[in-house]
Amino acid sequence: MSVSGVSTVETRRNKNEGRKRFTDKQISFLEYMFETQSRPELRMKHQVASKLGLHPRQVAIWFQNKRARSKSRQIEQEYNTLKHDYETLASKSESLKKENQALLNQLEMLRDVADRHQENTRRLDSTGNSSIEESDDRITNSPTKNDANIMLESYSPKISVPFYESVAYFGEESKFVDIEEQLCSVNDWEETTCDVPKWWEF
Amino acid sequence: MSVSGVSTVETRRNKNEGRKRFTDKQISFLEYMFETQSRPELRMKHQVASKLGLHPRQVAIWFQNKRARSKSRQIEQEYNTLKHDYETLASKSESLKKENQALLNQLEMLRDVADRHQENTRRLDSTGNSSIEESDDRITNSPTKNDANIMLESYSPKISVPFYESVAYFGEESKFVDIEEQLCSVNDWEETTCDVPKWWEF
DNA sequence: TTATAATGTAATACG
DNA sequence: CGTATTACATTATT
Repeated sequence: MSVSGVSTVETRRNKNEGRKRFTDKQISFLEYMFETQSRPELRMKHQVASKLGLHPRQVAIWFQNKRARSKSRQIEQEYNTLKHDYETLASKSESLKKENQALLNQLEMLRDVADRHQENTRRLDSTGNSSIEESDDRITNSPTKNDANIMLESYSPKISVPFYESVAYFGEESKFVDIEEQLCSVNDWEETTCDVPKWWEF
Repeated sequence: MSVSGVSTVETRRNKNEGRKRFTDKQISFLEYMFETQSRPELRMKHQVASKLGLHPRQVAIWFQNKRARSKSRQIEQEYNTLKHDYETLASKSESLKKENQALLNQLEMLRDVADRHQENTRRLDSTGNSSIEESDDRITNSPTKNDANIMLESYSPKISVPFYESVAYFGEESKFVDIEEQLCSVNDWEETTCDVPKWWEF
């Protein structure tokens, strides 16, 4: 019989010839049972088998394959869900990017206008009052007539530059940006703006 | 080598049929052929079959199954890639959100300080010159001493509000936000900011 | 060791 | 051919 000990030579029974597709009735009932219990007991398998005119072995195998297929479809579902989420997030990110750029433009405009305003103020000051007060206004809480000037002078070098740098990391359509770099840039930026004395707290 | 004899399998089918799994040699060669051509011609299948001592039918089926498995693994790969991309994008979006909020804070601070500055200016003006010039400075390109005031007055109602609204849509960790809503908000915002006369273009 | 989940493979049926 | 399905086998796990 088994010439080589490895081969399970049940050649007679091993025929795949008796393979037929199950009838719709059989499959319907199997599906129904699967929804109730995806892992039936041995007793249940026998009952289902005799009810459908199948071998218990066939029923067991059908459930095994069914579970496998179910898992495959589940993965496919997860893929579609994830794909949808990705597109949503991409749109969201795109909006944020545009908004971000607009805000940067706003700040730049503000700075430019303030610079010109400052020039005029200086020009006017020079004609009348030439004393440039480096007074104690910074540590008081009451605003003075030079608030805008002080604010915008320190704003330009300390705040604006880090912002431009951090934004520079998100260029165009770079789908594969190193995540480490991003976190670093964010952390650096947070340190710069949060751990440094803020210009608006005089 | 060329055992082109057709009859090798004829009479002794039983022995050949008992072996379900192909030998490693057979599989190795099949894999090699698959890398060269995943969909071989009929002639090629016959050649491979005779070379490996298999039925052409078996070779054809092997290639079919191989293609199916290959596709499954490919889908799984795409899933992993997409997952990685999603995480990257999520981090990116998170950074943008923080940066965005920071920029909004900056603008708010600027506005607050400018308001106080404006109050002081008015207080000083009232003592000397009480005429508020709505002059033609807006259409000229040369800045005047009131640039900052004009700018910040119009900034508050026209620009700031839409920005806050659009940001409000991206709250917390809402992974399942309706994409339509977002696109709508973005479009609304773009219309508001792009199709309306900009405050810095006097 | 038995049982089975998980995975792979060969073959079949159908569109 | 591509896809789904049937049946079986192998491996790992408990």
